[in-house]
Amino acid sequence: MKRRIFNQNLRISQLGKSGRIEDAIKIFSRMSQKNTVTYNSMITAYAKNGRVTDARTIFDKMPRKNLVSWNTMISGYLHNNKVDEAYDLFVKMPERDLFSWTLIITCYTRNGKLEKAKQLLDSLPCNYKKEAACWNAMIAGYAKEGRYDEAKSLFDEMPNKDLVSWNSMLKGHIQNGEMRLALQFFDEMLERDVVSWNLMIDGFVEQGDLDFAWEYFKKIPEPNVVSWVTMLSGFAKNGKILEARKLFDQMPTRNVVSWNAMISAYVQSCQIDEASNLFEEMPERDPVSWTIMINGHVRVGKLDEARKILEKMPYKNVAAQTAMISGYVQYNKMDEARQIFNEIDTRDVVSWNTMIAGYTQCRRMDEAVHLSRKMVMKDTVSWNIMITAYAQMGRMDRALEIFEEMGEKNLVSWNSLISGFTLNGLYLDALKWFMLMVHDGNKPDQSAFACGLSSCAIIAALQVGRQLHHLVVKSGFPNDLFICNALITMYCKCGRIPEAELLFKGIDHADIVSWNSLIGGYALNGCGKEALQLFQEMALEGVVPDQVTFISILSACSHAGFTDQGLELFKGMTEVYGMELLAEHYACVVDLLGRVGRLDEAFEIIKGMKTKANAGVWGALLSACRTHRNLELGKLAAQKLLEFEPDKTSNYVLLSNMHAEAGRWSEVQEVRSSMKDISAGKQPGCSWIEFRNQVYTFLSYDTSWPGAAQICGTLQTLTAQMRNIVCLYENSIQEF
DNA sequence: ATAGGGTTAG
Repeated sequence: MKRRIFNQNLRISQLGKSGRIEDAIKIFSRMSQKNTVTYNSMITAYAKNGRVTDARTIFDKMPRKNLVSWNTMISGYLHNNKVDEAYDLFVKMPERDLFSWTLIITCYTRNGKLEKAKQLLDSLPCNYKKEAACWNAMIAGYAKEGRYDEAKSLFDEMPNKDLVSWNSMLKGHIQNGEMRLALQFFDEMLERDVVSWNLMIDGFVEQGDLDFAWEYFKKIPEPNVVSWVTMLSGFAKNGKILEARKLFDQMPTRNVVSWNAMISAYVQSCQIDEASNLFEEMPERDPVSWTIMINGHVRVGKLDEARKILEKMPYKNVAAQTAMISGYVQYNKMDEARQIFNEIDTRDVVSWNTMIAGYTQCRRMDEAVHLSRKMVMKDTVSWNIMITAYAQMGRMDRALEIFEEMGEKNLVSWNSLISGFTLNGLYLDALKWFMLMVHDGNKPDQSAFACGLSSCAIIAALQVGRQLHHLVVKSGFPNDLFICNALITMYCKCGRIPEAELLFKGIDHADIVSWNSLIGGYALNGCGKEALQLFQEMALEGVVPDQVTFISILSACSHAGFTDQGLELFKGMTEVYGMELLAEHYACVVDLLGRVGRLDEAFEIIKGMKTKANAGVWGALLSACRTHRNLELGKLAAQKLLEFEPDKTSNYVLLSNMHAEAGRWSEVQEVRSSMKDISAGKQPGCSWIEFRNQVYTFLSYDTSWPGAAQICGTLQTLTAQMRNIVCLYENSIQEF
């Protein structure tokens, strides 16, 4: 009987470990006789499958708890990131051993609560003070947060170092990207084991130093499976699939992880057939194997195949189902994604986040918000997703609320907020929060700088732009092409061509965006000659212009009055470059011809368009007609333009002014009244103010108010004052 | 059966 219970206990543990929780439950509930170990095993099985509340139910119901039961339950909380629950048990438990202490300290270090962890370490009972385990957990915690000095002083202070201590310190160096220090430390280590060597290989792989990784791999006295797999995946990450396969074939022993690593290598290089072959061949599969295969098929766009694999998977887990969800999300199939999401029995943070981010990407905001409200345990990623969602809905008020209420923020949180402001045209806010981010001790990355600089460009905030330029240099990004291009655009938009030119000259390998930025800058600032010259230089360098280049160069010609060169280039687009013409290109040419009064030619070009005309094309013709007083063509252009933009009052104003200039007052009246019809039907945007409990509404061009002249006068004064405030605000931003 | 350092997945 005892033998039987022992075997069944073992079986529960195995099933729990391999994700087959339902089978474990079956055995557990069928057992007529259970001992304490049975309950303990079941607690672990539940906890390992994310069902920590079920684990707790077992813990509460079990007849006799021993010390291991308490520790096991705490361990369950540890692996499910439930610190408070773990600590509650730790306090309540009748006696504690070294395991209990190590577990609770690890709980806090894994969640970044290092001060509390240190407190616990300091209150360690004397008999455990000399043991290494708790110290090691603490050192690993410091290392993970990049607090290297504290890790080091603990390491020096601890009474009995063991191999794990040395390896924890070594890992600290490696996690900080300090391979030089790691090398030195590694050389000084009194003893090393295979883990030490594996850490070094991993560090080199992370840095992209494959040669060093390989050199160290060859030097390992007794490499184990982990060493082989680390090296294999190092090759895979750097696209060296053949070398990876060679290692796989040479490995003396292979386990599931080795197979998974090799399959993943093929998936990373999109060789799905090779991956499938290995998947069929492998002796045993675990949930990871299935997940890799699902992801692999998603990567090559075979969603149905991926789904078939998921259906065939014997014991589905959250990761596999989430891989499928993210596949559906990538192809905008939200309903299918939702179906999978609904089938998950224990949803974790990642699955919720994937689903909510999916709704956000597909612009199904109501569903995103709804689902987010239902989510209980949100992490930083969850909050970041919601900041983006609200920003896309134009609700920066909500986005900001979330940002201020959320606990721990990361760089993505800041970037989401800042790009939200930019997206919604709140450029000053974007810059203000950029500076607050820096002030808060964060290092802005590429995308933060891109947002900040484009905000500066749009509002032509040269001084803040320069400030950002300094920060770029200080942050170690002076040679980043992406940022350089953003800087060039910023300087151009602020009218500082020399600075832009200087930056452009400093670039090692300019890409098409760099060339386009400067050519566009020349165009914007009316430097037609320079634009054409740069365009020629670009051709000499062998850089092929793209559609954006032509928009810039055509508009440069237009602004500078280089009509014939412009026409020549326009012809060349199809004849020389075989390029597809966009409506924007036509708009440029219409503008080019229109400016010099060649209205009929412009009209002919529009009539011969292969792509559909847009508002830009007709708008260009209309304003040319106004300049050159061609009322007939102008009327036609206006009519077409209003088909595209029936709500835009400025178009009506333009047309009515044309009539007025020609002295055709009845037509002026006609346009005005059609404008009124449109406005009446469209519910024009009205403004309102509240004054002494009374709401007053008013429309633009509304002069029916008593004292309208006085109101307008006051308004002008206010506008001037606001301009001053904006200037002051800009200055204050710089003071950070 | 439970802890501290190294490999494959969402």
